[in-house]
Amino acid sequence: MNLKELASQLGLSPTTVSRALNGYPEVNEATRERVMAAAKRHNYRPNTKAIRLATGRAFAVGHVIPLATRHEIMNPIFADFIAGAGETYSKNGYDMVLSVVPDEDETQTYRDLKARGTVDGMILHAPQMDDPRIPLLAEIGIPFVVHGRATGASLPYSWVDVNNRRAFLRATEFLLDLGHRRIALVNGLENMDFAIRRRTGFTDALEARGIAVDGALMSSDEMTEVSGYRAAKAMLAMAGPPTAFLAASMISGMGVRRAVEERGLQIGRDVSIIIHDDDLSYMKNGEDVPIFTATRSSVREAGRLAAEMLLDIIAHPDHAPQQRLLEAELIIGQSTGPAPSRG
Amino acid sequence: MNLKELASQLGLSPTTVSRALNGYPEVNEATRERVMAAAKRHNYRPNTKAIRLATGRAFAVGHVIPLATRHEIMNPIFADFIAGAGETYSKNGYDMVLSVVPDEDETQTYRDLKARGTVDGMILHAPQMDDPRIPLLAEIGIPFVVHGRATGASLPYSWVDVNNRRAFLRATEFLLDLGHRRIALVNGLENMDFAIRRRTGFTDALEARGIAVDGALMSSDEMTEVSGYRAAKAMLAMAGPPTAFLAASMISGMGVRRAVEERGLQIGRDVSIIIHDDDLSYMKNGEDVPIFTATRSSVREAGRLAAEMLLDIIAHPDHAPQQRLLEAELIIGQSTGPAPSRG
DNA sequence: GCCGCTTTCCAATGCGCTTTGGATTGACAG
DNA sequence: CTGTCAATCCAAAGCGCATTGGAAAGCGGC
Repeated sequence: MNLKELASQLGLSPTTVSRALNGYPEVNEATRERVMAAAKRHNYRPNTKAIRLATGRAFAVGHVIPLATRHEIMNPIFADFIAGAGETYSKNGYDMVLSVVPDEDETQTYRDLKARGTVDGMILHAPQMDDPRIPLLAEIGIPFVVHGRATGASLPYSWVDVNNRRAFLRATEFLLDLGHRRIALVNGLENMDFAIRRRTGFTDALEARGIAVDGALMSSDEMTEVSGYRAAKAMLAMAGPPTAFLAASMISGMGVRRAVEERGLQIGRDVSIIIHDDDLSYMKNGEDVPIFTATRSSVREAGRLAAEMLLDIIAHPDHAPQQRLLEAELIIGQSTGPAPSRG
Repeated sequence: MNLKELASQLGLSPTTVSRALNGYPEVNEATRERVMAAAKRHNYRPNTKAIRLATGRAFAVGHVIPLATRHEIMNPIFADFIAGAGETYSKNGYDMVLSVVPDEDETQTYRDLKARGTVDGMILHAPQMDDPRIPLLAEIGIPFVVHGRATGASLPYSWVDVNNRRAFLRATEFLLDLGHRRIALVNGLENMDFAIRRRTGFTDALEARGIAVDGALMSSDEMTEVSGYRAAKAMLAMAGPPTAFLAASMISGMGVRRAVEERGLQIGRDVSIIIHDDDLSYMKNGEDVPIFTATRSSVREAGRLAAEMLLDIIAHPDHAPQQRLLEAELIIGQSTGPAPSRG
């Protein structure tokens, strides 16, 4: 059943039917209702391909996921972000198209997506410092929103981000207030912009209290369980081991916990842990009482906001770039406590 | 730059240019090369929307992700499956469109996707027993592949699945061989088909050795860390606590571990744990030596295979449904050991 | 009864490609 | 020299819709 058939069934022209269905004013209300009813009765759905060609719009948004080198991106955080964004898209009649491509094809994929007109806009994931993709997308001339920010970008662009610096600054201050002095940072990969900001928050807090930053107490790696475990294990074996850890995610935090427990230490008493909690749906940080003390910010909500922002930019390409900085909340769980008294 | 422009630049008709680019034989090789060169020079990319309308094909595959009630699906397993499938799609010039919709809209989404011609085929996720979506998709008349199987489905359909029953049967036998007699199953939600099969494997193994199945040693819940923790904690508090656990995933296994360690018991000595390991990229089960003894099967690989199968079905809609049963390997890690001698 | 205006509808065109059904040319055999 | 056939190319139609530029009908005012 297509427009033409439906029109002839109704004894109307395709034009009128199209207008009736799309809410244009130049059609009698009685006619509109008749058309609506017939459309429902015949279960008519306009053909996506035709609409797209006729309007020139794709009604679709692209997310490019590079494989291989930066394979960390296909991670749980990404999944929840996608869920949030996807929610917004389907609510607005947009499709979400995911492109999983080898790292080295990423640039070409952005260009193709634009040249072939497959999408109306894109979300940029996991920005790095001086990320070349931002000028690329600007040059290509397609609406886009960055999930995160990229230090060093010269031209303005739209983004949704968590205040990572402040989150880690506050978490560090919290540990300092509890008397901890040897605090370790188990960070994500520091080519990622968010990781850089977190480290800055961490070191700023230390320096503000006149505590020297110890490079041996800072690690940077992918946010996997094993990485967290390995980093924490090495630090705990040091001469002056840390009494507290700041971990970049729930998952690396679990690795840290494993290392701590393996050493026979008790979390919240011998060693404190604060994680950053992305509030993942299947990786809840406990129930009533959080397992980990954490800086929390829902990545799913970030996905929703980024998608809304993108759709708005697509609708109003002339508007100035938009920004949205989300503050993480600091929630107290069972994994922190006063620093153990020395000796 | 579109076909017509390119053609006029070359002094050829759009027909010939189209044929040259698409490898049709009725064009002189010299001409073809000239066209190819010009296309490359002008960075020509055929417009997706036009191709789709003209050919009637969408060159796209749909994945529907229901929200809310069955929100467990937006889980890490899903992310890796998507990564595997997406790899296959982009290798074959297909788009992957994800529809994140409220639970109650799922049926309508499948119908719409077909009626509007948005996709050429679909992947069905997380099948349940007697899953109504299988007859639905068959009725709708769109190629589809199920990730998993659905006990009770009457008509034949295409699927890719892991031999969950055998995996859990072998894992259980392994524990029995180590002398364990009180073995607990921390299963996924048992409306999911895979969870049913795993339980069957578990109970079959016990019964084959004449060991009574104890309902108190079987739990079924979402595969989250907290669920695993809660289930294990309750069981360990029982009069005759289990000496071994079978956990449905890496994540619920970590919850079990937390419960065990919290009780002051040592994993691999006091309590053994076997998990099912989906071989997730960011949730590796250790490095050289696995943390957990596990039944392992890469869900990413399953995604690749399912996508390949679907593209094959789209290309040959007349072929009979295809099936692919993957065997999980049993890998030995540090989380299992002989049953502790009694009292 | 005519004019101008609004309301309601429609015919025709176009989106950028694929594909069908020729047309044209040259080579070759008879 | 003519007819046949293969090799090349092209014009035109069509995919299913949106959209432009009217046309027809209805209305009130004079």
